[in-house]
Amino acid sequence: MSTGFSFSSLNEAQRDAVNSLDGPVLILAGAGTGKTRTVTCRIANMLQQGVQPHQILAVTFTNKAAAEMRERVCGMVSQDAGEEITVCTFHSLCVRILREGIEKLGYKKNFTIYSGPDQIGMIKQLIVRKGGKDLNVDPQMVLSLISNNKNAGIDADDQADDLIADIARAYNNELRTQNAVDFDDLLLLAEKLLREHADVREILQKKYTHVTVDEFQDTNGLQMKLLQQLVGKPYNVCVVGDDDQSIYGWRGADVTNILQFERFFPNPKVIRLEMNYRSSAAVLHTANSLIKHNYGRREKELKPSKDGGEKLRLIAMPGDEEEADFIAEEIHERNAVEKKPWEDFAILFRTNGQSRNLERAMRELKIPYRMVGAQSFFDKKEVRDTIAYLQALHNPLSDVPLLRVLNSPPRGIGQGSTVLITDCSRERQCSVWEAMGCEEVLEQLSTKVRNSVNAFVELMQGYHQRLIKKEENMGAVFKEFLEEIDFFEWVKRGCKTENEKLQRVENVQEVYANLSHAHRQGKSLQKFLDQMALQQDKDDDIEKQKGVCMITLHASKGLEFPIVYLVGLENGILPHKRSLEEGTTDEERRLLYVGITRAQDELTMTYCAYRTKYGEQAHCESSQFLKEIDFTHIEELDYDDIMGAEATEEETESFFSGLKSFLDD
DNA sequence: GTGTGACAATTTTTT
DNA sequence: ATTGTCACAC
Repeated sequence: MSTGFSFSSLNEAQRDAVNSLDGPVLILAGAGTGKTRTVTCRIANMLQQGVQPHQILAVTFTNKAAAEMRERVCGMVSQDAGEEITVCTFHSLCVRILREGIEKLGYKKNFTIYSGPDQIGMIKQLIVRKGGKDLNVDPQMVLSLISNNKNAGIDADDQADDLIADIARAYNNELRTQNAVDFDDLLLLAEKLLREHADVREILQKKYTHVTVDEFQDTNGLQMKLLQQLVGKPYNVCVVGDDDQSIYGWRGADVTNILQFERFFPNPKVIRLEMNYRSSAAVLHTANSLIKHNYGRREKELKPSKDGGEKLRLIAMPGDEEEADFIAEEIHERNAVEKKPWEDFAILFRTNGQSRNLERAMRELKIPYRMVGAQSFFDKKEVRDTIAYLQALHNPLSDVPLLRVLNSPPRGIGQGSTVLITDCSRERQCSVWEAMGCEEVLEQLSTKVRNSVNAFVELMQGYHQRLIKKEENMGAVFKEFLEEIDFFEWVKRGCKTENEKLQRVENVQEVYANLSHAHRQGKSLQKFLDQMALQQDKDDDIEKQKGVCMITLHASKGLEFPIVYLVGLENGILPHKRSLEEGTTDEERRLLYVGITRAQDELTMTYCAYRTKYGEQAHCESSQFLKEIDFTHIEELDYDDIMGAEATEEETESFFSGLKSFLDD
């Protein structure tokens, strides 16, 4: 095979994957088996074999993964070719498809994308409208139900005739009349568009001759359907994933996509990447011994590329405080004595609640640490308000952003007037914005409120025109707008400290700085808002931060650390109590498997006899998974024994130093 | 429209 | 223990 590339550093299975470009391919890539490298080499090989870069599509789950893959590909092929390859998430691919062809489905091209908080807000309203306020319905639960149904392909009209289904229907109608779509709709409508419109489908199938899907174990039913529409004969589709690392079943990921891939694309070539370049033999042996207790998996075994390794430790702790203190002290000492950098250590836990104690222990010893889960930039109220203003300015027909900004800052359109206007809009089957421009609606308002509404409409219209025209810099125009409505004063109100004020203003400034930047790149407001909606990026990348990494098992997937502590291996925590009730312990087992395989050299697992839970001390028993693991490479220890041994050591030391000083005298 | 206090809920999280 | 939500009062 003369590829012209040097793929000599690849192992046999990897090379097989790189060279298998025709027909369906399933790459089962175990943890730490060089998956990304294989996929990027495979794409480089496509180019080498004469596939044009614009014919290549690589789909990932997160923006971060997409950016990373593009970077890796660009580093391997010419920059220009790399830029031309489509590397994006499922959702951004769908936005692209829909911005072209959504009119065929009866939507207007400038549809608005509603994100999580927007959806919750809408559902809250609907619950009140449908059932009164004393109704005990959790909006989040309704939303998950709606989402699950959409992803499972269940039409809201076909659902049972209960209240929830009624709310679901109303929710969809509401989106529809507002010319808005939610994240699930992006997939749903794109799939529908391709399925029902052969012309669109053929264009895309011809355009993308080679399709790759990463993290395939995380795909749901709808994404699978979309993929089937997207890929035409001869089905040059390559999916990459690991069923053993499928840990997102609770949010709709369907592991059967990978388990029964041949059902969707016949006779795929199945390639197993099993040579692990990350972990010691001891770690891999332990991980393998655990995961084989899952049924119905694609059999595979991680093979070590290096021999031996340190024994793993399993330590029984008296309580969660001792657990945290012990780990903090040990990390502190190893950093001081062995000069191990903080970044070598990671502490993995099942629930975010477990981090509190750990954080306390780290702070006490002044150990620098990094954590995910901090409030994301996009969750901050002032940022959401700012973006809502932009959405409303771009497309005032979308009710959710419009209502969000209607009276913030307060401009004399109170709750009563808002309810009146929204009721009118519903009666007349029009948007809130249209209702506000309607004489019959305005008549019902007091003169004072009417003036406020008129002023608001005029204000929005004026800036809408200026932003759409593209003559001026959008960032500058928007800044002017914010100043005109005294937005900054309003944002600063309610802050306790000067620092907080400054922070909030900076957050808002960042939005229009980004907007200016987008403008200079020639991007439309539409494009900017799409990006904002789809890039709910955390502004802090865990891998770029310094310090000991403290992270949930879920968030740890894809990362690796020389020294790992896996805490709280107790029934009720791992496996989680809820998973025991719901019978999803398989996924919890995979979660533990993911945790173990994060470790490169050393792994310490701990469990407690007692743990403070919701302010109460609760007795704990060790995780049932520990009974499944092979202990050949595990050393079992007890907190008291370790501390006892250390204490004796100290005593011995002080005895000798005492003796020494005695003799010195 | 904003501040206060009682009250419940409490796995994992991306787009 | 902590966090957020909701009703009510100002």
